[in-house]
Amino acid sequence: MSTCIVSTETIGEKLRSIRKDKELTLRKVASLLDIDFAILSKMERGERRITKEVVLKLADIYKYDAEALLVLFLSDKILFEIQDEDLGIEALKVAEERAKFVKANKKK
Amino acid sequence: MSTCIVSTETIGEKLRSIRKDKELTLRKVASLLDIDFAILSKMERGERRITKEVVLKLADIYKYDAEALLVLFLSDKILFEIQDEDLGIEALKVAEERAKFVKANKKK
DNA sequence: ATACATGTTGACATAATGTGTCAAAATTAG
DNA sequence: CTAATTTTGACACATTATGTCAACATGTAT
Repeated sequence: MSTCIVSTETIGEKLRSIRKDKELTLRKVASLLDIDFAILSKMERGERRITKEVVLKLADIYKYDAEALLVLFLSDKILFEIQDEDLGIEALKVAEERAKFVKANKKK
Repeated sequence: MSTCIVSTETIGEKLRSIRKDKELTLRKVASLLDIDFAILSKMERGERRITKEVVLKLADIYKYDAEALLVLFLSDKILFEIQDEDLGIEALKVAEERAKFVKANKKK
């Protein structure tokens, strides 16, 4: 059996597992974020949308790689858009080409 | 100068150019779609969200490759999610790996 | 120029969705 | 058991999306 490179975790699940590792409670972290702990609970379980700002604050609170969390956060949003579309992967490739094109042509 | 493979057109712009090629009016196409022509106008210009259903109906009306339009439609939505994020392209790659993983592991 | 077809824009009411707050119920740990 | 933690749902409110419509602008032909 090989180690799985691709994470099957959503950003919410990832944030939860990090919080557990740090042995922090929802109440504690939520208070640091200045939000209701019920909302954080729902964010971790994918019932409420997570914002970029929350991800960055949690990266800071948990002392965790912010870029890695942001990439997971963004890929979550991307995957949500293609859901179970048969053409999802092809659309991802086209999107990547278009993104590269935009990046290469944008002025500083 | 080389031909550009990557389309810089949005799905709306593409649908408009197809309609122009077919020499159809907003009013005519909108009536076939059973929607107000003002909405179709806004969809073509990116002011209103386009649904998958509308894309498929237009592919039928225009006798245009539905898959190609769907891929453009989906890539539009994907690009909207990553907007001008620095980590956008990396997130796209991660999303693609995750999508492939899901596809490979899903039961029939 | 008028007359007519086409396309754009904004206002408006309504529908749908998202958000914060809270409390009760459920779960877990000691 | 008690206590801490988490989950769930209800609710009011805000934000956003949607359909309808009319006014305005543009273009074309005669």
